[in-house]
Amino acid sequence: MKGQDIKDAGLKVTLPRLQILEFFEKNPGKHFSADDLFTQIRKSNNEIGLATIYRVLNQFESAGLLVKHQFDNALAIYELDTGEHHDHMVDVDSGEVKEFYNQELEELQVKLVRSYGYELIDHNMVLYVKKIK
Amino acid sequence: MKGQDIKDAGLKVTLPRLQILEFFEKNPGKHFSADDLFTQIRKSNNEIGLATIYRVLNQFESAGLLVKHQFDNALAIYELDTGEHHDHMVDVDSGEVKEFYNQELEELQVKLVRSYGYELIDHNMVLYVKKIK
DNA sequence: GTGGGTGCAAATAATTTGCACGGTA
DNA sequence: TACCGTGCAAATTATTTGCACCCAC
Repeated sequence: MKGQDIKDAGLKVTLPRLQILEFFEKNPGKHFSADDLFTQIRKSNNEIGLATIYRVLNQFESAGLLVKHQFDNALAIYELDTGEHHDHMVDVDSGEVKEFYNQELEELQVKLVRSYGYELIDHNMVLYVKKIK
Repeated sequence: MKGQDIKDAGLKVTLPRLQILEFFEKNPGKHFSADDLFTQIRKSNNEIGLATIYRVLNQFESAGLLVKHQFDNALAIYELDTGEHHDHMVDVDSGEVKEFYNQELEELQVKLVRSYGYELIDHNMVLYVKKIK
C-alpha cells in the first residue's frame, strides 16, 4: 500500500502526497517537472497547489522516494527512485529522456578520478543524442 | 590585439566588452559567473552594469569566444573557449572546478550511444569529487 | 550622424516562504 | 485537539527586457 512509503518518510498521509506518488507510479520510468504534475493532477479535478507540489517533491527527494535531475537550465524533473543508478540520454529532436547504465563507463570514471588523487562522490552525465536514420 | 576577437564577432569594441574579455584572459582556465564578473570589474572602479554583463556573455557565447556551463542548479558560469573539448570535476569541499579530458571516456560514450541506435551530438559530464587524504 | 550599446529599473521564470485555515493522527 | 500540511499570494533568485541616453564607427 502506497501510503506506507509516505509514513515511513515521517510524513502524514495526505491527499496531495498520495496523488503525487500515485502519478509517478502510474508512469514508471518517466520524468516530470513540478509544473507537469500540477497540470496533470489538476486535470483530474483536484485542487492541488503548485507550492505544495514543490514542497512535497523536496520532501520525497529527501526521503529517497524520488530523484531530482536538472538538465541544461531547464525545469527540474523528478523520477521514482528505483534504487538502481543510471544516467540519461536526451533525444535532442524529441526531447525524450532515456535511461541507461554502463558498467564500463562507471568504472572508468572512478579510475580516472583516482588518478587525479580524488575519490568519486557523485556524477552527472547527460548524453545529447539524435536517432540514426 | 584583443579588440579583434570582438570585431570578428560582428560587435562594436566597447569598454565593457573589452573589460570582460580581458578579465577572462587574465585568469586562464578559470570559470566565472555573471555576478563574479560584476563584482570583480566594479572593484576596479568601473561603472559596468549587471545587465550588460549578461548581454555580453550571451553574445560572446554565440560568437564562440566563451563556453557556458550550468552545474547543478547553481549560477551559470563561463570560461574562455580554447577550442579543446574537456569535462569538469567539482571538488565538493572547496567548490573548485577542474578541467579534464579522457579519450577513452569520450570514445566509450560514442560507442555506447551508437549501440542504442543514436549518434552523440553533445554531452555534459560533471564528476563530483573529494580529495583523498 | 546613426544605429548599436549601456546602465538602470522593471519584467520574467522557477522556486521558496509567510500566513491563516483545514485535515491527519 | 495539537500540529503538520495546504492553498494562495507575496518574496527570492537568476536572468532578460524596455527605455532613454551615449558612443563607436
